[in-house]
Amino acid sequence: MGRGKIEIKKIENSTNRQVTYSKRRTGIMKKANELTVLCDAEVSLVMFSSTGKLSEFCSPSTDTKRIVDRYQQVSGINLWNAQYEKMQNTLNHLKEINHNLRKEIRQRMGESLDGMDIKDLRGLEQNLDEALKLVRHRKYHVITTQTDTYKKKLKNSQEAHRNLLRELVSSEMKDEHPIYGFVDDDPSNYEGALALANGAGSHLYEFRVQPSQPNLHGMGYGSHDLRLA
Amino acid sequence: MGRGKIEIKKIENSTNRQVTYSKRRTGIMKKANELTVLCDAEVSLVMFSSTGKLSEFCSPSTDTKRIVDRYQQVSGINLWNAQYEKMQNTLNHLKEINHNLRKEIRQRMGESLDGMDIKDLRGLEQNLDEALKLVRHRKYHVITTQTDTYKKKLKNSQEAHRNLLRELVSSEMKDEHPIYGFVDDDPSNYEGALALANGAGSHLYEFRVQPSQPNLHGMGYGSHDLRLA
DNA sequence: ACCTATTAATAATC
DNA sequence: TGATTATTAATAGGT
Repeated sequence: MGRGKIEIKKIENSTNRQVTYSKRRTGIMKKANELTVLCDAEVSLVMFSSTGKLSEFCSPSTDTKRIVDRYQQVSGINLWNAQYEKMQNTLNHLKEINHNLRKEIRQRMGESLDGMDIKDLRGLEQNLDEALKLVRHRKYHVITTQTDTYKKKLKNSQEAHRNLLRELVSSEMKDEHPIYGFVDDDPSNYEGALALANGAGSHLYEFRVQPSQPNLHGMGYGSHDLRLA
Repeated sequence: MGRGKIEIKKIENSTNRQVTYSKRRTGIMKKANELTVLCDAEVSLVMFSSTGKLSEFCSPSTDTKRIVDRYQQVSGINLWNAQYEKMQNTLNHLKEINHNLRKEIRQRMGESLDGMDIKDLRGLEQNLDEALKLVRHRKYHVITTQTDTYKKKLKNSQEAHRNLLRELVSSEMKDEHPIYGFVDDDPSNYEGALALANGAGSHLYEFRVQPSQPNLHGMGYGSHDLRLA
């Protein structure tokens, strides 16, 4: 139907091909729509041009998703199987890895050792031993760092306190007022402060340091919950 | 195109509708095929008649599944959202758990300790300490068990050997043949065997035990591969 | 994009 | 369904 008959084979001229695609695409979509209306049918028409452009027609009474769902139901062909199975495999793989990781952790906690031979046990023992050393080093490092920080803070505080006392004394002498009115009823406070200021009490902080942050990584040791997922 | 023009609206006569559906269905499928061939396009055409009958056309170069996959990719419309998202969530959840498990293992190996405060470090240290004790106990248990087994085997062997010697001697005496012809040229073999039989060599086995099984759980300590998945 | 000669599709009928 | 055919619809090639 045109100014001449054409053979049904690929149009080699790219421009012509595009033009024909455009014309025939409208034609077939019109046909699809007419089929829908005239015959009360449900039609899904999906086209990709040779350049990859997507065109789509779908009966107004439905949508592509429902057509595809129905297609699978009626034809028995499951279009998602491949994707689904792929994901399922990934999922199972991850689960298995999880299981192995959990087992390793349990072994690193001294549990589930039944299946291990002497070679494994020796390796694990050595590994734990080294880890323990590393953790102890780290702990001491953190403790000393924090202790140093507290010492510095204390020194600053001590310095500030001395300055205050000095100013107070000089102010007392200038105004010829007695010092006692400014001293706390309980003398122990003052003495304690002096002791701290002299550095004698600094060691008290070493084992009193409190972490100010909650457990950010969500893992507690000794009561670890292995039931996740 | 026909013996008269028709209005594009639902054909009420059921038979006529069916006939028209049949004719136009072939027509549109031919068009789809021509589009495929002439324009090098990919076409998927799915039709359901008003009676629910499925008809399908698909470019020979591909199949409906691939068209649908591509349709989803290009259009961004997920035709299987529910399933997909659910799995994706599970997958991400598992990945996160995996990540945490790996982190815990690294910490249990003395690595990645930077984010841990003193409380955490103390807990970990204590935990590792206890684990180490458990592993050592287990190791000693396995070693002693295996050693006992070897001792018993040795005892049995020794017993058997003695019996053989006894029988040999009595047989020698009966036949009045000299014993020397049956003794190995190298006397060290026999002496070694006697030494072992007396229990003097049993401790040699303690640290020579070889595991007979490969690493079944697939985990080596000290060179653990954390790149899994 | 539009035009139109020509082919292709198909409605009515058997 | 299948074949026939008058008629309309689609479109190839040109502008």
